Amino acid sequence: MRPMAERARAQLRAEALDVAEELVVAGRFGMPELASRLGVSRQTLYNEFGDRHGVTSALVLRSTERFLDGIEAALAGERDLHAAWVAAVAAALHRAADEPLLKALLTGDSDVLGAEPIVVAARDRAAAYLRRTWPELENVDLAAETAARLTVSHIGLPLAPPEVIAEQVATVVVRTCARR
Amino acid sequence: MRPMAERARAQLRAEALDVAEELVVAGRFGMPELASRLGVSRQTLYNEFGDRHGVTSALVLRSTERFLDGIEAALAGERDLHAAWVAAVAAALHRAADEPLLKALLTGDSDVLGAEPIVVAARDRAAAYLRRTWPELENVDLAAETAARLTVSHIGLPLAPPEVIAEQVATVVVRTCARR
DNA sequence: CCGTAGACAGATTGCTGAAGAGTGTCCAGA
DNA sequence: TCTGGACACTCTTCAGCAATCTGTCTACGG
Repeated sequence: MRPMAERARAQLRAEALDVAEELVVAGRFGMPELASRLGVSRQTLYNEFGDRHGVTSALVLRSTERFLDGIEAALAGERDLHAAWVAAVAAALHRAADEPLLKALLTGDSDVLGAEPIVVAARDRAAAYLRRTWPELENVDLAAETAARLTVSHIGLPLAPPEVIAEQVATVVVRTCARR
Repeated sequence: MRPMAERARAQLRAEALDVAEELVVAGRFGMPELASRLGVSRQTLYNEFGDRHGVTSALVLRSTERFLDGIEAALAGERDLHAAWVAAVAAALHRAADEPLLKALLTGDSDVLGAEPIVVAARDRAAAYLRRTWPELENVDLAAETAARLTVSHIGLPLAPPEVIAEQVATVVVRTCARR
């Protein structure tokens, strides 16, 4: 396949997922609607994504990757372990508040997928980052999973402002993995 | 009101909630059905509970109180702080697995109520118990809320056997509140 | 080769009206 | 004090039907 065609394909995929996200959030997602909004034929979508589920799963995949990238960037943006977790949790809370699709995934208000893949992926990426950046820590896997679960819990059931939540989760996580 | 009548009332309430729980779990809850299964008139139920919502909320209240009583008993049954939390979390996991109504409440698969009242009540009772029994601990409220949220998270999304989960949650909670 | 338009059967969804059941309240009677 | 029955109202259920959507195929055009 020639570079130009490939670039066009990637561009189409990206634009398709953008529009698909709008439609899913609006509750109007469908292949005919998506095709007409993109100005392409329905058949082109089937060629690119296989079927309807191919579109939705690609959309979920992209959303979770962006979500986790944002969290890892926040984690990496601070030198202090506690500050890093405050930033990461705050980033997660704000992103979940901004993106309805993400919040639906994390709280289970969706027919697409459950929260499990995101929690597992977040745990694994956070644990890998911790091991890479602070090798002297202990209980790294437990701390990472705790961070993921507590954050998701606070997204679904917020009892305090995001800054307070971030501070609390960071405290728990740091005390879990800090050597004493 | 005479003692006998009062005892009869309490007995009716208890039996009504027993049957109501069966019916809710079976998805067949209704006032006519409940009355006929109890052998009383519909009117008696309305006199006792006010309305349909009065029955369901009384049922939820009883379930959560039993649930929290069981957890607090498990907490109080061990001398070591870590062992106490292992026992408490394990008790919560097993109870949630056994009682469909409870699990539906905690995972949000219910039209009755959300998990918020249970989480808040569990947090408050656990915090009070900790303060009473181990006055030297720090971060007591944070530790109690963490225990509640992590346990609920593991009920809705179990990734390990109950014993492992209980051990992990206990480790996090103890490290959160243990003075170093 | 690649995308489009159109057609197609089968499945899914939305609607609508009728029937039934449930809710909450009242009252007469045991 | 509880019961049985009656009541108006709402809510769910269900069948049938129309519309739409899905996934695939084919013919056409740059």
